[in-house]
Amino acid sequence: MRMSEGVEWAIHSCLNLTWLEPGEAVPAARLAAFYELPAAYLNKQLQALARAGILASTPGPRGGFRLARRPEDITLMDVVAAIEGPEEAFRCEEVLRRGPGEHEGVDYRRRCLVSQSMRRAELAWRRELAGQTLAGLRDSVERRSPSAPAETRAWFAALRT
Amino acid sequence: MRMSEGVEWAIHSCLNLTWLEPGEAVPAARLAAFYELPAAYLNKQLQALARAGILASTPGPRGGFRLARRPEDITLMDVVAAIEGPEEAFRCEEVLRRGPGEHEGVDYRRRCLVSQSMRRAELAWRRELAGQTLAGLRDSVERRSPSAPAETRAWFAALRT
DNA sequence: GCTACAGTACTCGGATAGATCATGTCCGAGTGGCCAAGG
DNA sequence: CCTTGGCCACTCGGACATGATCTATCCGAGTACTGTAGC
Repeated sequence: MRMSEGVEWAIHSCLNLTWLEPGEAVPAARLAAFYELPAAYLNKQLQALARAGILASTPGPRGGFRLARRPEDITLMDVVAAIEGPEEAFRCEEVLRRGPGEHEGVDYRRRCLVSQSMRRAELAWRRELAGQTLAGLRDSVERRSPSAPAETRAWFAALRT
Repeated sequence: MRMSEGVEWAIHSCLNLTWLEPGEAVPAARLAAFYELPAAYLNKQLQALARAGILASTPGPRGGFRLARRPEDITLMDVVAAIEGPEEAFRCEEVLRRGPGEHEGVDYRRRCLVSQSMRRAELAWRRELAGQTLAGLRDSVERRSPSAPAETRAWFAALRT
């Protein structure tokens, strides 16, 4: 069970976008350069975020990606779900159905106690992620490094490097 | 992020093993037949459980697998870790290290707030899994289906089917 | 000087290869049981 | 009848194919800017 590398990139990139002027768009290539990431592949992840309604994209010169809604309304769960997909990590394949006994019309995804336990654990994980917003994360970073917003904004404003 | 199919098989198989006579071993093929699973592949998963010290294995006739310790001392976390490996789902690759700024001797796996948030969520998941023992699960099943232990034991005792 | 227009550079978006891991299968090493032969 | 030795069947364990998914890359469609020509 390995989470995609793109999740880390996506969260950090979204965080950087929170520090830009409202309405300002940044090309994927520039976001990638910030962390020296492969541009085309990061672009792919950003597309997924755009499809999920987290980012908004504009093509052409002066185009790029920007947050589609307020950082207060974007949770880590949203970002993870956009990259990894909405399905759960533990997939109950209902092995009980193939075991001995009667199985007519029984939904083992709900009835099976093993499935319930696994689901409960995963729910705790999701709840924790859903409790963290991009705004909260941004504020925490700013408390630790008050210069981060200005520095990041300056870096993206600069033409090179 | 998809969990291995083997996790579901492993938990159900361990559960079945809790209902056997103490010290009685069951071949992988027989455990697989219970849920109509591919025997050789289930065998592979059971080997992982044996390496993790959850099951004990004996080769030769009358051999097979049995629980290596009491069901009270086996958690779902143990089983999942045995199959999926001990590493975390979210791997912090420390992208911050490649970003602008100073990075000498900084452990971003601990310092990065993104990494911390993801880690906290995953910890909630692990804690939930670690709170569920095989014994607890077994008792829940027995409360719902009091005949389960006897039926399961009888099925494994029967020579065919 | 102002406007219209064509060319150009830039960006996303999806389609296309390669690498890595999960899935599934197979055969060999070792062990215990069984059977027969001998005492 | 009891013991002993060899044979055989059974089981795990790891090595070997196969397929799906993650990773990485490339090129085309569309857009906004820019520079120029005409009025």
